[in-house]
Amino acid sequence: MKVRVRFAPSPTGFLHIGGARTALFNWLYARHTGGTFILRIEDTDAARNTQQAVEVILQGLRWLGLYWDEGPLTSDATGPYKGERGPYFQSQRREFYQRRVEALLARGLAYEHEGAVKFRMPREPITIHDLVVGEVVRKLTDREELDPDFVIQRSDGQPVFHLTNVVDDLEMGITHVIRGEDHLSNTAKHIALFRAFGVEPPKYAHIPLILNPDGTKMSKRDRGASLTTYMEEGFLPEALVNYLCLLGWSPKDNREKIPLAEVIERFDLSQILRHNARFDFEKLLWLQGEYCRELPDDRFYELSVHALAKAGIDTNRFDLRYVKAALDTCKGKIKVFSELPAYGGFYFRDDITYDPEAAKQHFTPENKPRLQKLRDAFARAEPFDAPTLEATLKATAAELGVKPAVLVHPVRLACTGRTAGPSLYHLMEVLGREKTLQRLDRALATF
RNA sequence: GACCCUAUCGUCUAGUGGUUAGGACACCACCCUUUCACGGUGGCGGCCCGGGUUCGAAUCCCGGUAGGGUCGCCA
Repeated sequence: MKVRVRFAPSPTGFLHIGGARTALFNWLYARHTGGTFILRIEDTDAARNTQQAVEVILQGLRWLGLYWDEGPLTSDATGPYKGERGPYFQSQRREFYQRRVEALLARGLAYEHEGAVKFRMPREPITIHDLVVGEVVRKLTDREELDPDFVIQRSDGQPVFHLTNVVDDLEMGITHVIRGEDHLSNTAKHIALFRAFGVEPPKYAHIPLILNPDGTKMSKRDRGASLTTYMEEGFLPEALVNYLCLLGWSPKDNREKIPLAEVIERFDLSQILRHNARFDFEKLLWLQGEYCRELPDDRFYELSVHALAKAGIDTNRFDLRYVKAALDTCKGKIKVFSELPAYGGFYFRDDITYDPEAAKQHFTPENKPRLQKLRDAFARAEPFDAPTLEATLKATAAELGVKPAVLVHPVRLACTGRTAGPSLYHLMEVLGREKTLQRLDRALATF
């Protein structure tokens, strides 16, 4: 039997990082087995769902590279879709639910209650054979003992999650339900529903949740909870995907950075860990740095220009060769593109503001004549390239009887306004003689 | 309150009865070095607790504790 899995988010306006991982694991399993990955939008809560909220999900999944084999083609619920089992928006599937509710009603497996329809839930414990968690025997809670039956259709006629979820999984021929562990307790209800419809439930795999660094539940407003922030901060999808693979799954050979193709090859549900994982932002950042450093130049330029533009720095005003040369000195140094404006923005503006703390330390009366002497040496340096500038600076330092570092810091501060940045000699070469001397003169005039 | 899941360095993990408990991130030190990164070397640091089973338990069983989840006319 061909594997059919689905990611079934509710359009709430954001895509939770845990949801992204759920999508990833579904996608990985589909790719591993040669199965079908389906995207289904659970937009039954009409009041809350907007097309824009759907767009967030589609864009997020596309950004991650998790393309679906069946599902919507656009965020329009009534719009086109691919796949034989559509539509893939629950809001467009009313008749499926209606028909199923009527069937249950007709067979006495459901009944009306105050205008709503309730399902007759079995009183006996239900055993869930979970591919990740193992065998789980779910008993009724004390509140459920009082009334085990649950609403499947609201008094306004709208179907409820448990019903729509099960009906769609059934109609869409889902073979494996891979979802967050927060649904484990609900699974007994779903199994009971499947049985009431006279079919075998799909296989279940409940994956552990992603928690905040402090171990608490990661909710909407927690840092890093929304996929959008990673997109906006300039993370690379391949880095985030790699990191997410390592949360609850392991290649078991001590590797951290692992090509997605290999994950697909080795991934299996039985290897998924059973415990929740805390989100380690630092480790993601490290992986991000690894991927960022190895980026092909063209993609690095493209993402850099975009990040700079977002910070109000228009690189189009500069010669393309200058822009590329400038960015080359930043590559391998920054980890996330959101760092770039602060790190390499000085290439693209002349109104350098000096780090006050550093200015106090390096723009001293003692350093002024030294910097002046170096400035004059730079004015004569020929050619104006990194090796010559380095030799010039070191020779000047020797003449002055100081260590090169004594000159390096004030020069860097004058050119960039900061104490950390790209290689000093290379950044001066990129700036060129004119700008470099201008900046040194400007700095010399401030103290 | 009830039900369910989980428990290895701070964090992510390897480990399935016999290991000096391995790796990665982070942290610290040193090296490299024009700053910062990168890289290299070394270091710090862990089997939640208590019972059992066994010659032997991180590993199996039971109990506790802790964390997480669920019990909705939200999904």
